[in-house]
Amino acid sequence: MRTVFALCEVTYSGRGDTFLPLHPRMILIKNDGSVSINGYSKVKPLNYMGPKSTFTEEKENDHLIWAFDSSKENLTIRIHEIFADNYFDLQEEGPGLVRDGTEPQLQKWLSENIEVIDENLVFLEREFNTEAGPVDLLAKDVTTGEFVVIEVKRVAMSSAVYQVSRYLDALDHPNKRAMIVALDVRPKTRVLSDKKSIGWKEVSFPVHCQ
Amino acid sequence: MRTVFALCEVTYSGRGDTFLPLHPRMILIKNDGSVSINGYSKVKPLNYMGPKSTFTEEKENDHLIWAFDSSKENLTIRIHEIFADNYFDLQEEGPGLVRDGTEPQLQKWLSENIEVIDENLVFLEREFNTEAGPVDLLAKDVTTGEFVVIEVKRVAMSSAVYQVSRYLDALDHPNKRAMIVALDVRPKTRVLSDKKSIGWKEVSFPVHCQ
DNA sequence: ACCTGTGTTACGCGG
DNA sequence: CCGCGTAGCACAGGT
Repeated sequence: MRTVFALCEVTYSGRGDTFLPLHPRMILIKNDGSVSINGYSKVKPLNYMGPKSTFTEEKENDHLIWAFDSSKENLTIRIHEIFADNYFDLQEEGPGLVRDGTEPQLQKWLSENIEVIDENLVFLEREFNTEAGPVDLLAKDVTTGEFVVIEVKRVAMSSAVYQVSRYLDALDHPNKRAMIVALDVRPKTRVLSDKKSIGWKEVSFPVHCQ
Repeated sequence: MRTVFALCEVTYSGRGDTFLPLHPRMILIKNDGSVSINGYSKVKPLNYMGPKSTFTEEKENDHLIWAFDSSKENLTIRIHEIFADNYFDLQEEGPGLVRDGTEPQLQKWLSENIEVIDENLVFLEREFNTEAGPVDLLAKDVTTGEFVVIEVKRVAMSSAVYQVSRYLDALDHPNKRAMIVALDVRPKTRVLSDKKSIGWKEVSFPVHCQ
């Protein structure tokens, strides 16, 4: 991995066209050939290019031209001055990020503990397929006999209401209702759910569940 | 800006919980306090934290603990060994990225050249407000008298169909139709549009339009 | 502070 | 290889 602090300007052409004016920036080149140009602030790089590119260095007058080309995209860095240039070999890919509290985990846990949503529910199926797409959880209300379509989210926003409504419509049965279950149901989403007669429930994710 | 090559492990807790096992990584700390932990490959950092955090350094046994804390999130880096530690001052924010071929530009251009969508259309309004949100372009079909709700996208995916459907429903007029106009309308989106009687059209972005 | 929408989204997964 | 949906999306803009 190489980190270069340099006074440079950058042009990109591909999915769009961009230009980054001349200014000191930090260029990060990884071992897979991916590049990113970082500015003074923010997590995201200002400019970047994915891993499938070929690198060529040229000299034009008194500045360097670094070109990263792939079949569909092209990133060019015009370097006026290099302030620092450091290389360190990370050797190998290394173990990746371990995530916890993801939507699939929450979905699995809820399928096994569906009573936390509503004690009258019995679990039927996960990822139940409909015309409108797969329903996260399909359950049955034992007191009313209704099929219950459940959309699971970490954070539920308005779009979840429309999504679960489509699933409910796609379910060809007269006795049915829909619910949103999430760690966080946004205020506006609650209002919209109520308006559309979609149930909603916030649950806590179990600590250190597998 | 500071770049640190180190053998470290990282834990994050906030919007989710993650753990990054012990391995050599590159830590990037910017002037606004944002941090990212970069691996051997890929553009995106493995772990990161936004600009609003406070940094504290502690020593635990024989390794350093770097903590980045904000009100809702917490990133902790356990450093076992530092291989390299470089600092360079980029001084100031600098001019940002200049984009071309963005959705707002496309929208503006289409409003002035609406005949490229359909020669029977006349442009009425941009960002026309409805209950469901602002319609990108509102036009009128002079042959049928219909109001035409147009959703402009660079790349149109299925969600655009639902989005424009909501706008169409929100438009309180009997004579109306909806369309998706994009540089790239995805295959599945075409099928869904046809099914829902939403029109769609691919347009080419004009070269070097202002 | 909350919500809405965009992005050269990037990335992984499935066909 | 392409198409699709997700994300600790990040970030900008509006209310």
